[in-house]
Amino acid sequence: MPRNRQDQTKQAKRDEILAAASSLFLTEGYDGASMGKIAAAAGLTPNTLYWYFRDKDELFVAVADLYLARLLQQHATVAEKPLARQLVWLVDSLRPVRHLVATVHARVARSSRIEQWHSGFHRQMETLFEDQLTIEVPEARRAAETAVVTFAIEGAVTHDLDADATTSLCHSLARRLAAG
Amino acid sequence: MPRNRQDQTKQAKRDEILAAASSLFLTEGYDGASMGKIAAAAGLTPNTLYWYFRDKDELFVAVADLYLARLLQQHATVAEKPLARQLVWLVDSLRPVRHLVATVHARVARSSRIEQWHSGFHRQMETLFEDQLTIEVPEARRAAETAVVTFAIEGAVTHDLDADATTSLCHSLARRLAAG
DNA sequence: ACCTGAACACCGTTCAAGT
DNA sequence: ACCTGAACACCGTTCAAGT
Repeated sequence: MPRNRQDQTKQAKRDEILAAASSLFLTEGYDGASMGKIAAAAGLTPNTLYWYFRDKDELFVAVADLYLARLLQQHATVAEKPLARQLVWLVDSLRPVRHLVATVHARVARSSRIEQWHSGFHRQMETLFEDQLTIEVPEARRAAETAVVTFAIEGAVTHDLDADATTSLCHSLARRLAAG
Repeated sequence: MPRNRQDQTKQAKRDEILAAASSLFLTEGYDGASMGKIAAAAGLTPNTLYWYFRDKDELFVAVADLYLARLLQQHATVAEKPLARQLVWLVDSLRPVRHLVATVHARVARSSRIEQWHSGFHRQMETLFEDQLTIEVPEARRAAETAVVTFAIEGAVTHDLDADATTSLCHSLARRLAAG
């Protein structure tokens, strides 16, 4: 049953598709979440998705953007806590979207759309960590230090560490940033 | 022109397929390297690949195994150098196979074959780094420390850092392992 | 403006059939 | 034992056609 015959705004229908895509990308991954499944979950035919999104990667990026915005917004609630706690929070927040993280890395070479999103994401993370660097860390090392933190966080998210290993890793990273 | 009519051993033909697959996986990635392309590069029809390999993931793992064996073997040539140098060497060695690394992470949830290979790979890396830990590092932290190194290396490989950033990151990691 | 049915060029994989 | 042709159930995507 098609719905959008003016009883829904375009944005509302778009959000419905986004919700369907979001849930399927998380549970089934990029390959598992076919355009057919996503369309069905939104009560549409596959080809109709192309009215709202240029291609699958654009749909994927829209979903990723949604989570990134939510993440940065929620970060405010922990921004004042010690760095180690923030990192644990970050890992816990990203763990549910680990399929998205893996997909970004797998497709970054094939889709310029995803490539763009990816570098934006890393810029966000770097500024987030740079702000917390102790002043003593020499300029030349900053990039390397923040890179280590970002990569380690990504690793912790995509490789399932248990809770103990995660906190241990986060404290180790925080110690490093504080010590320089 | 089909070839294997007893003028080639099964192993030889298998190696030919592996060579074709290897080159295509590196240049085109997992998705780009279709069974059709791989078969064509080996002078076969796609379905014939299934005589030698159970499915695409088994073929992929065979390729990954090849590179891992080569890596561990060549590591002997740098095993005596300082840790930072070893890490730079490791990143440089893995960079050409970055597509493989990304694929492993993207498919680890969907293929048990790859999942198995992946945990084997990390076991290898961990023992490799643990051997180089200073004795002072407390038992409880070891797992976290080696995890940080592994993840940071993986990150450096899959996110293109320039040469300066790479050496800087590797020295930072080495400093960490030595300092505890 | 929004949505569909039908089609296109691909996938990975299976299987009966050939040598 | 090795290899193929033909088929199957899918993909993502395009496009002319409907309302």
